Amino acid sequence: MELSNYVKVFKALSNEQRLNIFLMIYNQCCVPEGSKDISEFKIKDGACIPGKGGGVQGAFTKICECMNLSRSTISHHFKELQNSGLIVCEREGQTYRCRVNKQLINTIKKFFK
Amino acid sequence: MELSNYVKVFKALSNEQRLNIFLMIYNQCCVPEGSKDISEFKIKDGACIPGKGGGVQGAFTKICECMNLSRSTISHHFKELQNSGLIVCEREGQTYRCRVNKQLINTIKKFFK
DNA sequence: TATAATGTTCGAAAGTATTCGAACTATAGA
DNA sequence: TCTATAGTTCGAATACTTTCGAACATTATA
Repeated sequence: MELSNYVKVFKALSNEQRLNIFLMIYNQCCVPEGSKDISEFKIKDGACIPGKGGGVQGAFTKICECMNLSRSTISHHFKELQNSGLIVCEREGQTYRCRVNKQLINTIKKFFK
Repeated sequence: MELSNYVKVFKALSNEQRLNIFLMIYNQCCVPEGSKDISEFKIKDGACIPGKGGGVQGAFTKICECMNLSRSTISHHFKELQNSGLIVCEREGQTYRCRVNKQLINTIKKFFK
């Protein structure tokens, strides 16, 4: 992977709100309101893509409920995360189903070898 | 580690020039001029802190020679990397000796567990 | 088909980052 | 002590980010 792609990933994670969003998807659930502690966002091993049709149902909606940001802002952050390749979203009726791109996560882990 | 600290680290790595600087220190050497390929920056296992007095001698100077940026800009990027905790620098006469904070790198690796 | 819910796109405001050159400080050596 | 080398700090220019609300598009359901 090219250096500029690593930059994209780190940029995507370099905003606290966006990092929250990423972790919520990684955790497949929303975090209790007002929670700031990192442990609340702890990444669970293998939990992010439980087979076909997995991922987070209605991720956007869930995240809107958890975060004190406008829908347009959350939409923007979603786009950044997708653009970096960290998450992949597919339409499912009215909402989206989002998954974490595990392959990219592995590449990032190797970067810190 | 708190979420905001992860944000700091990712922010430090979210600029291509700064990521170059970080990787040069990680590699303990400067990269051939004009090189863009990520493999040139490849992180070597355990190479970053070879015991007491290790690290990169005259890192700032070496990096100035490799990069097409003003000294003040490089100084600024150095500060950002130090501020994030990713590198640690100590004066050594006229120059600095820089080391990568391996403990923090390990924490970041765990983040992507 | 109307209505509600889900999300996108646009333009603008405010804030943050990147970069420079100039002027500065600190150290080493002639 | 003078000079060169190493690095910092400052102010300014420019570009990019974050965020909002308003207007829009799409889908589901009454």
